[in-house]
Amino acid sequence: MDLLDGLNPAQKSAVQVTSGPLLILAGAGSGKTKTLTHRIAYLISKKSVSPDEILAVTFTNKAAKEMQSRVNDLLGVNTSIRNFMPWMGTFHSVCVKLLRIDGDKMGIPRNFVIYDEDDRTSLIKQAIKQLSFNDKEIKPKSVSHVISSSKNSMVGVEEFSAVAASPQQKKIAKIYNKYEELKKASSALDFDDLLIETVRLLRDSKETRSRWRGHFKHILIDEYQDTNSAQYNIVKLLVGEDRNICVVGDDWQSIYSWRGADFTNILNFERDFKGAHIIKLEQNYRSTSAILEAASNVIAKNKQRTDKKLWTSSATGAPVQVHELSDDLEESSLVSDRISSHVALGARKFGDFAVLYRTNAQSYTLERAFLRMRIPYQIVGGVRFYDRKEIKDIVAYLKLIYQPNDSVSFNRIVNTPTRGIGNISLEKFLTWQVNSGMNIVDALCKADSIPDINLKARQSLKKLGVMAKSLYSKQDSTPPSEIINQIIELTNYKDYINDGTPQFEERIGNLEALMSDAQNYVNLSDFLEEISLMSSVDSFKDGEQVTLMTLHASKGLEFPVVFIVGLEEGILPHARVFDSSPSELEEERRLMYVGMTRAREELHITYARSRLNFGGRVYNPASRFISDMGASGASSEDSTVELIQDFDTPEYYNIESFDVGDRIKSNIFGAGEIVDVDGLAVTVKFDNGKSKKLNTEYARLEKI
DNA sequence: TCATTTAACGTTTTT
DNA sequence: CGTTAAATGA
Repeated sequence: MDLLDGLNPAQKSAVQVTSGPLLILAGAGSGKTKTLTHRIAYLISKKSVSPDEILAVTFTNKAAKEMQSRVNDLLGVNTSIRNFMPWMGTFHSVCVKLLRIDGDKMGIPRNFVIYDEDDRTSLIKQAIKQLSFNDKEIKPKSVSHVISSSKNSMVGVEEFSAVAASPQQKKIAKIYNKYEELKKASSALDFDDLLIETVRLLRDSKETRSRWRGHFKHILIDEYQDTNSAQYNIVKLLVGEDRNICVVGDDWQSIYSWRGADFTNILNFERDFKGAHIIKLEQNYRSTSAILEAASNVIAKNKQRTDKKLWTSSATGAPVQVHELSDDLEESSLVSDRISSHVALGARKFGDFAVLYRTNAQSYTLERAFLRMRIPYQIVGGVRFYDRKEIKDIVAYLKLIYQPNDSVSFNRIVNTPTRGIGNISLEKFLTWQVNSGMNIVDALCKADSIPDINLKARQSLKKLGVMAKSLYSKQDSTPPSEIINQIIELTNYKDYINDGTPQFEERIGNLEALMSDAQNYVNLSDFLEEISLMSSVDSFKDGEQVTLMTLHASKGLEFPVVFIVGLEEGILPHARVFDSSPSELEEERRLMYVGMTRAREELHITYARSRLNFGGRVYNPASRFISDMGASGASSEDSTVELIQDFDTPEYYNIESFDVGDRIKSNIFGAGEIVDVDGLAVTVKFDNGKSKKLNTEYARLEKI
């Protein structure tokens, strides 16, 4: 098979220029992934580059997997031959691999654990407590944010402390320092550490640097516009003398500056790598010209951008439809009505549709409408699978088994399920453990010899330790799924979560899903790495269901029909950018652009005059992006954008009135009886004995 | 001293 | 609405 077949001239040269630095400026839908996969296959089969010598960095793990299988298809190679594989993954996952191999040179133990956002905030809380600062004045979340952004711009503790001027900043510097100490004691690295420790490793260890530089003959970076300072440094450190570096990106689609991404990295590529080839991919193969034109009109309003002319040879297609609704409920009805009628007509499958929104909270109303209409859907992101409580609990056990020093995981599970260990006993144990010099698990095993702790607490601690220790020693001979099973059995975890609500079934289901997921891994290390670095889009499945996700999560995907909802000032663009720099407004506009260019055939935009936001009703004007699209009044004459006012259902939702004594049913809590009514609030005594005060406006209660 | 009940608070986007 | 921190009872 000729690897250049089916490529346009620009794509062909992007494949064939195989030596020296190369910058590919790829517009939305211009066949970027195709070009990259062909390039990799070309390097392997035509230039005899060994797959192992190729490093390809993608933005998500899913993109990496997809790229892997497409390369395999092109080469006709069996996917199961694991050694015959380029290095593919996100910056984070590649860094984990490098650090597991060479991290010991920087004093990082081979079995370090990875702390996520939650782990980090709870460790910061501990740090604040230990420094006895007033945890009311200093919010752990905001400290976490400060630490993360300084790490992303390569500012370490020392530097941060040196620069800290205000009393507030000095406090944060102390917390930062303490946090680093505690994290080190737990043998853990947070997300940002994965990057900056790799930079340190490559910068400080000459031997390591030259070894990896020699190893990677070709480096490819996708979504280069979204690299941050640390990632940029890694790239510069890894590029060898041949300078075979190929980066792909589109500054118009840069939507992660709040995470430290800096799209000037891509604008400066020529300066960084002198003599670089530049190839522009400007033909769009994805969208109809109506969609592309509307999207181009939106992005044209941005001042800070490179000039590009994206074009397509596809037909005009249906105009972009802009729907005005009276409120968020009608917005959801419109979306679900459209979807279900198109499917009923046989024109589309559920899997053809995506609904995109600015904030995760917006999925709520949509979800309810979909449930009502029996539309199968999947939510990408939001409350991620691995963020659920029961899953995080079990994973915390796994982490503690893998890394017996992991204090955050220990704190999470020490009394989960409740085993009679309170705060006081815990404090006493921890001070004893620190003094003993033992790791947490070893100390637990000796807990029965600690004076002045309750007998009951002492026994429980020891029992937990013995369990962790025995699983620790079995971790190499026992598959991860079996370890999970034993944790659940030994701790009676199922009894703990059985609270008699219908949600119990769902939780059990989640645990089973976790176990079956674990069956794909042979050892604990791989499994933990995978779930720590799993991103929201990684769990995205193409299938027979509508996809709901944030605009951010939609990057890189495409759908025949796309709905973008909540096009209101304050939502998109988000209210937070109003009182900050104009560049943030431009990023909101790029976000809109990314969303619009996901659509292949139909694009629907909706906005509501009023919306129920947490607590009260808000009235937002239509987003400025709607007029930016080139909507010329309410005309169906315009071939690009069509404005439609959908007020077909002027019905106001009748709030059912409840009386004391009514029997009701809640999807969440099951059946019960109303014992008190206070305006919109009702108190319900549920059949499982628990009572709850609910707002009838939100809680979907049904009379029975 | 622990476990359960009640009050307060919160929403931008995420590797 | 959900989660998490204080407050109360056993």
